[in-house]
Amino acid sequence: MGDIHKERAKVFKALCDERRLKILQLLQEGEKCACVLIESLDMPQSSLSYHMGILCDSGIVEGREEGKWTHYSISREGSERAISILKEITLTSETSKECSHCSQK
Amino acid sequence: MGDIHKERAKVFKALCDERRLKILQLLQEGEKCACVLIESLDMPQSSLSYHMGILCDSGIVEGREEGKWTHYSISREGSERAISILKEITLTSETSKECSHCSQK
DNA sequence: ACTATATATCAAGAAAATTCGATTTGAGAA
DNA sequence: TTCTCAAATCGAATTTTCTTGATATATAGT
Repeated sequence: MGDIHKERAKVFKALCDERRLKILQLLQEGEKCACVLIESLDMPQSSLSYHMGILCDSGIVEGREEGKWTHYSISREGSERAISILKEITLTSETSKECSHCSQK
Repeated sequence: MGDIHKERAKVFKALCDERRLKILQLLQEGEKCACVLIESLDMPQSSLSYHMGILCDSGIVEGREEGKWTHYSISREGSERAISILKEITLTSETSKECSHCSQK
């Protein structure tokens, strides 16, 4: 029931943090490994790992493991899913009637 | 500088809470006054007011005051702004190269 | 095996967000 | 003005999220 909302909220939780938006900005240039992100952002390794976990869980970012490195990139699929969720939740019925409770007196 | 991210994060903060998504769902049917939302959601008045403040600040919802009532509705403009921000931050350059740091060796 | 490096996880404290009763503000109506 | 009702604000407790050093896991090289 409210699970659909919990599930959707997760996507936006990933996007509601300044640091994570900065990470996304870096990933827009292309795939990047954690070590590069740590340097660019001047952030402790454990912090980055925490945020990458949230971004990956949301589906917006995906990690590609290669030996001991993990390369992160923006997932097209995840991004499109986020966009369609946002469209869904803000879509209003074309016949948007007024509030019928208070309109009369 | 990082203010652009703070500003953008605000939009998604509005969307990352289950209760606020439920409110949006109700507003999709059309404009509603606070009293109707309180009943539908079984939520104390102060809580609703808190969440409406966040939704309105984000621009996604707008309030129309009429006497002592406030009628809330989803803002088309605000929604479209949110969608274009989301598209912007997830857009990747078509030449998405690999990470150049770890790829050698 | 041992060493070095990359990343994830833990744990405890700090900071931010949420909850909700109580109070205040403000707009009608009497 | 006084009363009533709608909504915002306050305040304090609770919950969630974030931060970061320390530790664990895992991979590659020697």
